[in-house]
Amino acid sequence: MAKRATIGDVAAYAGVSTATVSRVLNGGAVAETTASRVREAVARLAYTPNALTRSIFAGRSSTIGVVIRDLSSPFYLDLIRGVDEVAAANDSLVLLSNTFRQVDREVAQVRAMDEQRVRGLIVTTGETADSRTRRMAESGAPCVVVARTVPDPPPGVHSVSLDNVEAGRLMATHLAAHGRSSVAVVTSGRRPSQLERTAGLRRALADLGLPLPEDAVTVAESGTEVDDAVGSLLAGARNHARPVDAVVCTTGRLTVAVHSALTARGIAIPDDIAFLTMDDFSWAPALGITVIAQPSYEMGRRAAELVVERPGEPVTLVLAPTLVARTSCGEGHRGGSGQLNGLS
Amino acid sequence: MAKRATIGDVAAYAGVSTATVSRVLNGGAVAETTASRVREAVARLAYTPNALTRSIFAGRSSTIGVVIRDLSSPFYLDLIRGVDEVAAANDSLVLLSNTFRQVDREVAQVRAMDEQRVRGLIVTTGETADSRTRRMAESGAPCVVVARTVPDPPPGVHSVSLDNVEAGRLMATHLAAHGRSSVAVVTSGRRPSQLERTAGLRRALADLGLPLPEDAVTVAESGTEVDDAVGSLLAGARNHARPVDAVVCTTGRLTVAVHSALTARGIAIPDDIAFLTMDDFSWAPALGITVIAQPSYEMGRRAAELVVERPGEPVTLVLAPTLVARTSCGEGHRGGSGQLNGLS
DNA sequence: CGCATCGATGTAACTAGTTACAAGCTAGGT
DNA sequence: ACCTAGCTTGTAACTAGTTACATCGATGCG
Repeated sequence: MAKRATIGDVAAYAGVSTATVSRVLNGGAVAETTASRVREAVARLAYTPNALTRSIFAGRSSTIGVVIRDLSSPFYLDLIRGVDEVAAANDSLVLLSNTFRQVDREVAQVRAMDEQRVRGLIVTTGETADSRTRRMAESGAPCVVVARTVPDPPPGVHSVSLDNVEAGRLMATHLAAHGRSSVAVVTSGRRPSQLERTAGLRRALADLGLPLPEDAVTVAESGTEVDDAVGSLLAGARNHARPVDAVVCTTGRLTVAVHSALTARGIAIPDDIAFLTMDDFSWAPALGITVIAQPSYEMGRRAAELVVERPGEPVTLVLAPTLVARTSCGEGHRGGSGQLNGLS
Repeated sequence: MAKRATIGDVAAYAGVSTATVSRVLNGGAVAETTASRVREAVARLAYTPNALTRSIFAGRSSTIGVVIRDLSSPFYLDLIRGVDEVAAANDSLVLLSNTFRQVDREVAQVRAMDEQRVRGLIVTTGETADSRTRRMAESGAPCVVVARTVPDPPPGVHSVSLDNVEAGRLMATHLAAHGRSSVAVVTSGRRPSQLERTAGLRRALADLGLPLPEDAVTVAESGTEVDDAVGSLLAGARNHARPVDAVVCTTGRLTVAVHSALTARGIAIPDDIAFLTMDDFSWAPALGITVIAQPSYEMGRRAAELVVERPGEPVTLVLAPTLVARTSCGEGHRGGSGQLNGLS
């Protein structure tokens, strides 16, 4: 295990001081003959400067921390791509960690990011870690909360999220336009984004004279729970003599499961029941599934840009969802074909 | 922007030396009265130790570097999940970067990882960066190459890959068992893994008395090129009076595109043409698509374990692919139903 | 009662760099 | 020929920690 060359080794080899080597590497005033001797030494010793030492002197590392709740979701893949792209353009690397949806790990991972003195932090976590992110922001590392708005953000704490109420409204409008009146919802728990989407859908439906009763909304935390949820949704509707003609799924994570639960029951989409879900995905065009798309890649970019640009005032970005109309709610929407751009 | 408390501030607040604070934090012999005073100071000043400084003293950081060629592929998402899980279990974080399939960025990013003094490196890159990974391995940072075998690995350089020839063989056997004799292939370029899969398929097909002529293999680098590729495949076969009865796709990245190209031409799967592709995905069961699955999550875990366990001799892991039989090559495979486990 | 021992703590050197300041040397102007 | 200005370079202090070694005081034992 060969020892690694340090700046001192390079200096000794070239017969200069470490200061001169540092100047050659970072562009100070050095005579060309000396500089070439130093470069020769760098090459000969395969010297690679230690970025950690650089960072400690600079007070901050050049990495951007990203703490993700659930790395298995494609939404976050796109988000990370967006972050990575901005990071790469700013000579930063991405320090990634997953919390496996466990709150205690959220706190631990955010702390770890703090210890690593990340240049900024992008989190998709709950409020538990908020006190630390506030402190990090105070000490100069901007924190961006994704997919949640922060109540009363201090300087340095930003948020990038989706207009979930608007997502619900888009759903309601689209379903009503296709003559659906009895909507059932599969949602995923108590996260604010989920709640807002259901609330937005309910309100917009009410505005159109369509009710969304409590028992037309079921919660499923995981894919395995979905089949029961869909079953009880359909059964409940039968009891009310109110046959469901549309099923909405409020999270992309459960799209496959809900779709399968429907088709496994021999239900034809859209003839028997319309299907509408969140988050666009690569197979959606082939399957003709209409979705409310989140600009997840853009959310990642925006979040990273907030880290890099460090605006003085807290920024709260709320991005607009987009309805991508395909055939799962029936043909013939009166609006234009294909993608309806809803950026506000 | 409040200055951050250092170990010196804590020491001053508690009225002790920095050595004592360090001992309290890292478990040295300290009197309980002193220790509690120090802990009080740590809490009061919200002191968070600087992991960078720790790392520079230790000679190495605790992060595991991961350099990915194409972050948009779900294969890599699962890989990263596996890496992250092992990292989390070993108090490490994952330093991630994407090369956007550009060779010059590969070199740059591996260098950046080296500068960050990562504890070990997992790369899915080509040979260009090999000289650097060798040097990193020499200086104590194990490097694991994923999805490619390294010709003559020095100590500290490992590889985790798929048995691509076996993948080709599984394809051939399955197709032949379903009475297919005229196979066409869509593949993705000159990477060794792609070449091996096609070669394995061709050889196994030949063993079964079935030829795979050169012009039955087309290359498509991106999804947009796929439709032309499929078109020329089908046209070429017509010229030879040899109608294609099976289409194989050697990369999961192009599955959607190939599938769409087929169905867009009104081709019925499997009645007109059988369809077989690489990499399992969440919609495959719903669509009945038979796939050769890679254990991508396990590959990530194994790679990370090699980094953590740092075996003395170079390890070359070749994992077995698994055929997941569904309906896209026709029903009634004689082997057991569902998943055929092919771990060797 | 004196010396040895032990636990607790501080001092200072060390990690690998960056940079302010000082000093040396050369060259140009007078 | 001398003084000054400017370029080049080295010295040493600084970043935020860790740790080997020295020291100090308090017991314990003969």
